[in-house]
Amino acid sequence: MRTLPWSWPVRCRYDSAPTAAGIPVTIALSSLLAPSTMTIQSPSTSLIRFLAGAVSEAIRRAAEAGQLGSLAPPQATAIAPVIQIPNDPRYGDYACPTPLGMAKVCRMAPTQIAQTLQNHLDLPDIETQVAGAGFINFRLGDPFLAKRLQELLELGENFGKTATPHPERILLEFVSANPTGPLHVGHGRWAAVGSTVANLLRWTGHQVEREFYINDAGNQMRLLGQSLEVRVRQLQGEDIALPEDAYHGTYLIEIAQRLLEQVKAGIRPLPTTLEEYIDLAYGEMLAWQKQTLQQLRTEFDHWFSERRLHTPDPETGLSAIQKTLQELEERGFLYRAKAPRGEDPKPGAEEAVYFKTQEFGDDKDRVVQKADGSFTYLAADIAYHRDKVKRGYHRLINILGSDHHGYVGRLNAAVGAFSPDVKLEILIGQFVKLFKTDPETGEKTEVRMSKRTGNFVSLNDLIEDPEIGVGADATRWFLLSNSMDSPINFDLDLAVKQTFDNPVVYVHYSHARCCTLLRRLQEEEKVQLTSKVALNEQNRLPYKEPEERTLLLRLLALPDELIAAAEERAPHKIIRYTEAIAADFNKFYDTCRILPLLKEDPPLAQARIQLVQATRQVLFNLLTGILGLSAPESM
RNA sequence: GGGGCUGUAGCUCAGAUGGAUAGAGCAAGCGCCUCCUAAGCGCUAGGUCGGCGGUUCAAGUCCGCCCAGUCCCGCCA
Repeated sequence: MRTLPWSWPVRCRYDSAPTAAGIPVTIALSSLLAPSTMTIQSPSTSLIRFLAGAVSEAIRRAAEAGQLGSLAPPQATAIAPVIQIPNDPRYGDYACPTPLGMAKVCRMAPTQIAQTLQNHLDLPDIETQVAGAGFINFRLGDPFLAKRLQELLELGENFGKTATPHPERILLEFVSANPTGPLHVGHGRWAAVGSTVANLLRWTGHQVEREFYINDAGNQMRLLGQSLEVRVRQLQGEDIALPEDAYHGTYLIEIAQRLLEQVKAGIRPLPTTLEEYIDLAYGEMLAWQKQTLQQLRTEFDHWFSERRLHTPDPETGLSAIQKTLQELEERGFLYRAKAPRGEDPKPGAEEAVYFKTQEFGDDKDRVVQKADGSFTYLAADIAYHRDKVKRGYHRLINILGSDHHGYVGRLNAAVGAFSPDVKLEILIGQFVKLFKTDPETGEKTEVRMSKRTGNFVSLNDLIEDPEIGVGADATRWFLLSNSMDSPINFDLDLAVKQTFDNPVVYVHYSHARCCTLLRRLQEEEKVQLTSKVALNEQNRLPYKEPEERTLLLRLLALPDELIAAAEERAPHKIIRYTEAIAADFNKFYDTCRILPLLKEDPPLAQARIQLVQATRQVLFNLLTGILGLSAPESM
């Protein structure tokens, strides 16, 4: 095989050191879920990059030979060929429609361009064909496929990892809830999506750190502390009502009960100040959220406390927020007024300090310091993003719920004011609704998730409540299964089903099927598994059925599937891909027997065993390395 | 009033950045176990891609207008 531009050896260090300790799963999670240090030494072959590179090269050569009409060689290098998998297998394994698009610049017929490019293609072991209106179709030959399969088996848990020509240092912030109560299922979506996007970016050669911003300053924390204090006094027999805007959840009663027990046992004294109540409740809530996230197999490299932004630096006496505003002032981004620029002040309005967020695309300027001198929430947010910028990332990614889409302009300003180079990317996702079939009417009804009412299914309930019985695997799966732009209707009945209606079960079953079969082959039939892929005398893979090749091609697409999902920040594509593998595998399994062939046709048996090995490996890598699910070895 | 997102098979949703005959899973109907896990596989049926117009060789995909659903539009946190 020729040396190709993307096969350069790239070393990527990951300096995060998360652990998956304490996760109560029976199946050990792979160490590749969150590697502390990962070096991509031998990247997996991306078939799409491989073919695109070959077409690029052909375009360059053809242009230099003056065979592409009015297309000049310098323009030719700018063309990025599109490679896709055709929906009809008659059109080959991969196809390139780029000649169609080149017709205008070349002033040539698309078929003629395709023909010309085909003549310049240098692809041993790959059949090419010009077809249709100007497509180039590729059919991968067996010697090529055999090499790829062997590479898959040899790379094992590393198959799928690729290097990127432009590795970035990325900070990914997600969940970032107030530590005032249990996480809800919406938080669970961002946890699942965020952790998966982080995995995808790492597997495609980037350096990623995951961060949780703890909103632990301000009025909500005060309310939380007050609520706990009221609960404690209620338990002590005092007739006192919870204020209207307090936290009504029963979880605070449980904490109050535990506290009183500990006080009674002499383990700790009763808090005497509101601050002590706040800190106590805060600590409990944060620990609870951390535990829930860990159970959902979502780890963070940094927990960033908002309080840090409010505390004064001992040297300067200024808090990070104050320093931030000072810096904005120096750069001319602040002004003092009774209304934002372009608006008339409301009657009785007092002067406040505004930040010129409009310069960065916001619809109006925003207040950072109120008339009474206190800071707005935005001020802390700006200070936070200034901190991120100063930490030296190339790119900041924030995952937010759709209710926050109005913050995009503000956040762009918060980053843009401090650095024109750091890229801020805000991913907005739609919400999750829970549905349950009413046992009486048989109709699906929404389970409300309001904190006010007692009728509340938290993320925690979903993961570990045996009565609800969904668990972390199904929760992650369903929270990942839709595009971020699409809301999720989480079907609680479906998620607990142990039948194939439930795609998680289907995928788990497929992996277990591979494992069981391989175990049996090794233990009972004494078969030695090998990653050496053999061709027969005709230089062909000894396959007999179409299902074999279909499955192999599907498995070899892993690097490209990961690249596409990572670039689009679209974990749901991986869900789709995983389902497709399971379907292809079960079709293969049904048609292609192995045990009867061990004596009858050893080469074919061997080839099929390797397909099972490869399927197991790819499913394992996807489940444990990307999606953060378990991979059961038997069911 | 302004903005974000959505509208594709009876239901839940994909659709790889504009390409060849629009897909999957459920649900419905019919078949396949003396055979490695039938928790499986195959076949059938199901569509005005919300509507109208535009851009071009080509539109579910891009642009404009309209209709419907949903979320947002504080010196709150």
